[in-house]
Amino acid sequence: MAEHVMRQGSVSMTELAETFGVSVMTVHRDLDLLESQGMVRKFRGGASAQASSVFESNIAYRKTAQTAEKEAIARHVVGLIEPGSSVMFDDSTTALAVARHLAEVTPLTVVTNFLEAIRLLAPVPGIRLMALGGEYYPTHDSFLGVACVDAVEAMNTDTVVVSTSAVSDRHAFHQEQEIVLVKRAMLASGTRCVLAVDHTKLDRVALHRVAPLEAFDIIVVDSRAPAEAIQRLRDRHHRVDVAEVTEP
Amino acid sequence: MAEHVMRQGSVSMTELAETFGVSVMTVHRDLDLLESQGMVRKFRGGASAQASSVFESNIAYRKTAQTAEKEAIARHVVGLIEPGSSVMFDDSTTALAVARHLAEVTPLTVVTNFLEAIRLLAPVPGIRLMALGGEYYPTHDSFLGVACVDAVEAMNTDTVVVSTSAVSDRHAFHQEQEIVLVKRAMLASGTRCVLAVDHTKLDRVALHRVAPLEAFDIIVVDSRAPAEAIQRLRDRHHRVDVAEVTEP
DNA sequence: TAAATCTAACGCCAAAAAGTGTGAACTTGT
DNA sequence: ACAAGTTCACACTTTTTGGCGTTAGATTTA
Repeated sequence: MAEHVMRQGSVSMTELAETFGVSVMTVHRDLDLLESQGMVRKFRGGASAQASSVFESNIAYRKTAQTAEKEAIARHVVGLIEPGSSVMFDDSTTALAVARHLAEVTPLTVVTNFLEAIRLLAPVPGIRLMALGGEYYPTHDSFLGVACVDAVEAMNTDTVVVSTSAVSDRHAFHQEQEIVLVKRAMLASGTRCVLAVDHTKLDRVALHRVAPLEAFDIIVVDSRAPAEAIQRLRDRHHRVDVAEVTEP
Repeated sequence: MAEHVMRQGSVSMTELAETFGVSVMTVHRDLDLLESQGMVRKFRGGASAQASSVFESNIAYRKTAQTAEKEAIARHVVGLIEPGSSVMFDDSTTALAVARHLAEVTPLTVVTNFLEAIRLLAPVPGIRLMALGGEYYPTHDSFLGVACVDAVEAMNTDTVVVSTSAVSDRHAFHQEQEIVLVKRAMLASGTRCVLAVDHTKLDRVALHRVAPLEAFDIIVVDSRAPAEAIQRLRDRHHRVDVAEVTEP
């Protein structure tokens, strides 16, 4: 239903009800849900698509996008992690995909500011979990702010895995200030830094520069990335790993 | 079933199965659960009660004990909190009871290292939630250690609510080192400190002293506390609030 | 090795939860 | 003021979850 609203840009309640063969009441309920997730905007009589810039940073959307690619990248990244070492990662959905596989490389020390990952890893035996505190941001379901940056700076981990919303030939980018600060702190506190981004992030920019690509030791992309984009990164002497996407 | 094991001290699988009229398989499953919660110990053929000192500090046990008293105390403590102010609390079940009522005094800034409270408060509108990071301890479901102490020391809140496992005439006590350090840091960073303990904690001691009672501005106990115990605290010039227990 | 005990896998049943529609009451805009 | 739109409360259906027992295979103990 979200997709339908996206395509049309703006739709009326009754139209949606007929399209999906459900009652108007159900449309209301579902739309309320999508609105609370920041995916659409409701107005009297219908709903319209949310400006892409705002919902692209939205958790509900991000979780459903490029899942196959993220899964592939996650499997590859996990292969880079040594059992017994320590890993820090940020509040990206790509990192969450990595977290789901971390039980395979125990024992492990895991550090993150992402609440969903904390929920996921808390009960896992063999994982020593360190949470990065800070102010809770519902839109990201993570802890950010000065407190978080301080907490990151007080640590050092063997591997840092971060993802950013855009990557050009020279820099990684993100649209939000608070997140940028945390990612930067993470990069500074990792012995080895991994940038994990799916192909939709390549050759794009966003408001803030997070760091030059030199700050990363390995860049992991999925196999749907254009060969020439990969080549361009390699020409700049970056190590680029390509994770094979299996699912459709 | 836990109670049965406690009473008997040690019971065989088949005996438990017959007593409760269930299959041996079910006994196994339930006992595995109790064991993972630290309530009992399993051995081949049966199970035995866990030493009381270890399970009294266990979350699963603590959550079921003195719920009516904790509820009463929580209601009282919430009454002490001003909307718009900031509150910090620790990983005690008493504090959790307080957390359940915090939605009533929004807007509010809440700081805690207790994961269950974080889960509970994260979706609540009107509450600005700050998490204290640190190493995750499954037995307490909270974040402790140096990182947590550092995080606490970097903050200051209007009200600090802590609970301890034992309170004598002069001091508050707790049996675990890591928790003691965090509680002490919290006491140092609160403008006003509240000690919230149910009557079973009074006139008892535990391994470590957390702080002298002078460190607390208000001591809240439930109405089942012996009058003479309350009087003794008041004789020492402590402010003692008594929360009326309503339920049986 | 044999008996006893434990674990894993599957299927069944009941309880809980989620989703849906209806009609009434309430809001909003013209 | 009226009509369209929205929300609420309730009942109903479907789906999901949780608990339990049976069987079969693995593990342990004597």
